[in-house]
Amino acid sequence: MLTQPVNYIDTFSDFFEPALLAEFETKSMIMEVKSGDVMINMGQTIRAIPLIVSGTVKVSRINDEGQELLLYYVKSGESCAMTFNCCMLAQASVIKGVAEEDSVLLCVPQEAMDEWMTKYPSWKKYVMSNMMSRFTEMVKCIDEVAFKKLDERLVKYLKDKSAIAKSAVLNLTHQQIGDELGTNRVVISRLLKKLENDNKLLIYNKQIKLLKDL
DNA sequence: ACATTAAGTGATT
DNA sequence: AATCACTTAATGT
Repeated sequence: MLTQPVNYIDTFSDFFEPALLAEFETKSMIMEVKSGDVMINMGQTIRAIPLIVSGTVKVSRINDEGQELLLYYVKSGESCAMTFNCCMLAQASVIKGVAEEDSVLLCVPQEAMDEWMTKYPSWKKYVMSNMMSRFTEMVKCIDEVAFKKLDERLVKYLKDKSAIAKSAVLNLTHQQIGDELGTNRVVISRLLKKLENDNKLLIYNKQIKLLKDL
């Protein structure tokens, strides 16, 4: 089954106490996957949790239009945070996991990981920090989606202002705009500069003139 | 001429 | 995208 002996101890000895490493011997199972292998699909449930010994697994989500959205990669030494929940609570997976490259996994059955949760502090810590890092990553991602499209917000803001003032010329400083859009003056200056280069508007002192093709 | 405020820039996180 | 540090331009007294 295995083409070569796999030493998963090296990958995880930094994380786990010896007693737990010993338990891996009897309770877990080594599994090899080839690049492109679908490990779990949306809607599926899983009864063992894979720890990545080597290789990479791509975790993604398929949206309504059938397009794939990459969420994150799970690399050597890590495990998928979603799978912890999915497996532990025996719920349907909301993600799809595909081997990005030929990978080796250490599969821990759900009962074992449940038991280890209270038995081994190192295991609990491992699970928690895995979830923690993924969670913060997600929060950052939300941040970007929600706030990063400042250029579009700026254009809309300028149009609105123009409509209200019934004028293509706005008497605003970059600082004022930044304050209203909840951002930095420097950022506004740079975005405006970009718009000016695209012939969308003209920048004067404390004054901006919107051009027709904004 | 000098001080103050607005805007531009590069580097860093 | 935000922050910092610094420069340059514009404006007011």
